[in-house]
Amino acid sequence: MNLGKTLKKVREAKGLSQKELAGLLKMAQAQYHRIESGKTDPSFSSVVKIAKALGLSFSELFRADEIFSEVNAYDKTLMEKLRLIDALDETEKKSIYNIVDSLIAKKKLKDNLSAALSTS
Amino acid sequence: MNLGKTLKKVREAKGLSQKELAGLLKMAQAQYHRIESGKTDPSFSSVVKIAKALGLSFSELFRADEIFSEVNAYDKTLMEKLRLIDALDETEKKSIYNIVDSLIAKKKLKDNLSAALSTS
DNA sequence: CATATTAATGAATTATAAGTCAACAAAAAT
DNA sequence: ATTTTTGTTGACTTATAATTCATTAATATG
Repeated sequence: MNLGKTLKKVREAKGLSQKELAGLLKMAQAQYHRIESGKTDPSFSSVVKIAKALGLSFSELFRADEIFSEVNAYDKTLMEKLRLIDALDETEKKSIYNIVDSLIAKKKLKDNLSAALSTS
Repeated sequence: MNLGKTLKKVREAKGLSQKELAGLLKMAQAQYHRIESGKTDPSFSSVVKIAKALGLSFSELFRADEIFSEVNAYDKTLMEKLRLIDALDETEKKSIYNIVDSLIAKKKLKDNLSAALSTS
């Protein structure tokens, strides 16, 4: 479990550059790089801030490795597309999210139904 | 619940004095006190060491620390969305791909246009 | 290939965590 | 009540994280 590698994986999965993430954190890009590359021993609060900016809770951050081993099997092209989605306008992003959300809701409903049917 | 209070609870539950724990950590007792009382922002490695000395994994140590606010789908990270999309049916995945593709194409067109306009 | 973006590194400075030693307060034990 | 342990704080030093600014290396992108 390497902090830097984990951070890098999550950051890249979100399609953020070091500069962008450091901007969100109000941290110097150079310093973020040093943390990610393990050249420095960051403060506790720095790690907490980074985790938050990446949308992870602290313990999630340290489970991220496992999560990623699942995800690694995923389609790379979808990954690329998601990077591009992030570059879209807010309204367009929201549209996509809404579509995804409703599809997911639909799937859940379907799963619940078939589960209910199989137990009867 | 903050880091210091968590540490204190666990330490006392184990019947360790600050001096004893600091000894295990090879850390100055005064410094351990500053961490426990929140007077300092410890290094990441310090917290890791303390967690280990207390016999806790990271997620155990910080689960209580985290605020589990229920996030809506829109706030979820792209990574999480990626996992959810992958769980959909093939036809639904394809639909999303198509929508994303057209939005991206539209965005590229727009960007190229505005770039062309600004340079003229 | 040329250019732009991103990542990596250096040097110099500032901010602050951590170590050391000491003194004192609070609490517990005898 | 006195002693002993534990916790809290202060002053000072040392180590190092973090900032800033600049430069170069490496990677994408057209």
